[in-house]
Amino acid sequence: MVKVTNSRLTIQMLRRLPKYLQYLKSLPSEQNITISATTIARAMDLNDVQVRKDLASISNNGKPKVGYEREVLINDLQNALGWSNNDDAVLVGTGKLGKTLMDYEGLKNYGLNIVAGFDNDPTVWERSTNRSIFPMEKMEDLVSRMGIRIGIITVPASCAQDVCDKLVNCGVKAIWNFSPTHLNVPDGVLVHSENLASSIALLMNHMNQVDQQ
Amino acid sequence: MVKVTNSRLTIQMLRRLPKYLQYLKSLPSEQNITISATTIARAMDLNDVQVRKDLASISNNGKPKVGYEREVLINDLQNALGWSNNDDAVLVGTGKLGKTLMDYEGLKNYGLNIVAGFDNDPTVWERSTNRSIFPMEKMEDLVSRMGIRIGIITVPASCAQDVCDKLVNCGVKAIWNFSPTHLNVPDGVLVHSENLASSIALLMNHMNQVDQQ
DNA sequence: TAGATTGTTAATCGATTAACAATC
DNA sequence: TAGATTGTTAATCGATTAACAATC
Repeated sequence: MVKVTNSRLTIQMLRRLPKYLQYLKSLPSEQNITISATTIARAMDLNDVQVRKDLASISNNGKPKVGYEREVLINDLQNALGWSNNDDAVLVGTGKLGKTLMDYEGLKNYGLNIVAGFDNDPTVWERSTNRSIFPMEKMEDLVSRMGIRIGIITVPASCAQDVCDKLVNCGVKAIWNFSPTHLNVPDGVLVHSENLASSIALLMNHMNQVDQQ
Repeated sequence: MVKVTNSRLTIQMLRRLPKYLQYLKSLPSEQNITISATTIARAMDLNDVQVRKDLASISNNGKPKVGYEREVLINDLQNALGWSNNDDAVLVGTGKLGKTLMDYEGLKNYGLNIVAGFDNDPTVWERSTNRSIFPMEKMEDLVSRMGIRIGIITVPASCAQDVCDKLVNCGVKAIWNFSPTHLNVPDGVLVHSENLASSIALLMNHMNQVDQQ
């Protein structure tokens, strides 16, 4: 097995690779034994050189005149993205959004496995989902004991930093933050924040431009 | 009222501005009558020149040696982002995620007002939320009549493009897409897609790097 | 062979950061 | 006045795109 070094994947590339994968998987498998970078690029409104460069960084599969074997490319993408092996995560804050995420089976396709949820509210400990929701006090113990390294934060902004600190103290190395606040972490820990407000800003700005015409 | 031209706000800026706003609002109002770009930058792990440049593009409020008046800056940000006036939107696909978004009162703070939801499943037309959920067939009529210009798509990938086409046909100019698929739209229409897979790719890539040390 | 396609080097474009003059 | 701060011009950095040689 040839290991493709992926140390130089940029953030921009990492955002695009899953989209290629998504697209390739969506194609009917009978046709499309092979596919060219230009075809992919056109389907996704991207530049074809960019697609070729992205793919070259994670696969040796491209053949001039032929293109890429679809099946092989799907495999190479999944390997590069680390979706072949699973990572365990905990989710903190099982409000509506938190529960939606916990119940979303799709995360498994990305190698992300939520093993437990935590919440302060005793009423949610019982009802719930397939997975278990525990009182907040049990979080640090469980995270430490299981060696969990990914934390998903879906608590209100006011307690997000506190939860974040606790997770980091227990060895978590990557935080997926859905609360609308900036989180401070030590070097070596990654925070990736989803931000509805930023998204809405893009939409509203476009509406303003439409209005000015 | 001095109109600050915001035609040259880049996408990057538009993503940062709401974070400044969020941060400024979170400060206790008694202290912090004024605040410097350096303080903001440090709190958010950004470069201070970048913050100063961003703020200069939406406010005339900065004074050397003094900084910015917090209240005025909040106002300028809200104006630039278009969150002072409301825009109506419809949401299509009232599954778990769709309903979570519809119930989220916070969207109003961003000037986004979801006036109706649509779904194929008759069982959701009754139960529901504060807002009304209608059968899919009513979508095009309502969107056209009300002149809705923002559509939120939370349907499965398989029908996202179809829903998108219908919305665009009825005059929608901006699409907020939560389905995991690329959407094709004509010129002049904006698609902003949230993509869980891309986010997870960033997390997983970080875990790989942690492992290699 | 000619055409289609990959992969890479060079050029361009845009965004971030550094340097610095202006000023309360 | 001196120090802190803004705003802007110039320099740097990184990402995208163009040009082109290699090749099945």
